[in-house]
Amino acid sequence: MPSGGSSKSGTETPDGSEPLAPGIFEGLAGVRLAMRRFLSFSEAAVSEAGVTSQQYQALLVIKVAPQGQIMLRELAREMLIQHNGAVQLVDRLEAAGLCRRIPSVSDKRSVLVGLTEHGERVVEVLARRHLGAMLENEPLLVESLARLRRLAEIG
Amino acid sequence: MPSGGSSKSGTETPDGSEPLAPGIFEGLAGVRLAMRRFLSFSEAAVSEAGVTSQQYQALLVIKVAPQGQIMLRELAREMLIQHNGAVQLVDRLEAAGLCRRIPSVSDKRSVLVGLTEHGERVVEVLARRHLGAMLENEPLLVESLARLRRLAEIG
DNA sequence: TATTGTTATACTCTATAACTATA
DNA sequence: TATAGTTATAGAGTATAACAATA
Repeated sequence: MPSGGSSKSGTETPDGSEPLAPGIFEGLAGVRLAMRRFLSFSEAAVSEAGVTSQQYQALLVIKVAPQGQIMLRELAREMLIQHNGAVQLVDRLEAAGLCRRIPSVSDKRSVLVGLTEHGERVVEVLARRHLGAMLENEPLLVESLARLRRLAEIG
Repeated sequence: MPSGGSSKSGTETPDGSEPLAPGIFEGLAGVRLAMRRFLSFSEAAVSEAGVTSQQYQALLVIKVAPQGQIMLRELAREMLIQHNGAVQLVDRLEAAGLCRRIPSVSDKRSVLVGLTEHGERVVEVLARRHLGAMLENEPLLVESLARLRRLAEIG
């Protein structure tokens, strides 16, 4: 009976499958909120430093790259964004004096991206600030994930 | 000597404080990446359903609100965004037929936001899809947070 | 006067498509 | 032809500021 006649609660589902366990919506919303909280302190911290969250993430990726330099294409891959978006991101970082494009000598198509001294200073300061705040907010996120898992197992 | 003369590693810090523990940058980058991964499946799932991540989050918040209705101001508060942004978000949700503005009778300034039937269907389907994917990706995120904590404790 | 919601404006981020230069 | 990068355009999200209506 795909129309949900055996539904235990009063809520019918669109495709006739069993309704979600009670509390699942709350659990999912809780995880999203925890993640937003987790990221919101970051947004505040980075904006004080005059950069955005994505720019900070890019600075981190460049910082930990093998020689402190990364190909634009790989930067996009590591940040899970399209390469076009990475171009514009690097445009903004360069305009802010945080990074520098370095033409590759081995492959003239490629462009390496490295941090300027200013970029190095900014990522250092932000990393320091983020470390404490991340450790502070981490338990809330982990707990909300664990709660969702428990809810799912009950259902 | 505030210029960092007692620095143990070769890396000087901007303010002369002790350098960060080795691996901290990698740990921070790892957490950001894990979180991006965690959210990227969500972006794919919601875009299939014709909505964005923020819109899905808003649907969840409305869904779990006391009577399935929430004041615009409170929606903004729960999503950790400005009230102006919430107005525009609800504009888009309403244009997509996912939610509905309901003028409050008790306070004529207020506007309640509730889901349409279409919105109910969408949030139900998306919640179902997210549940499995979240539980699948959760260990990676938790592990990267734990690794960062270990790194911080060493430093 | 304070609060709720709205409008206007601007910037960032992201995606898609079309383009150039090099391999 | 395939790849790396760029440019152009568009929509979503967010912030700030100014505004109207109600409390």
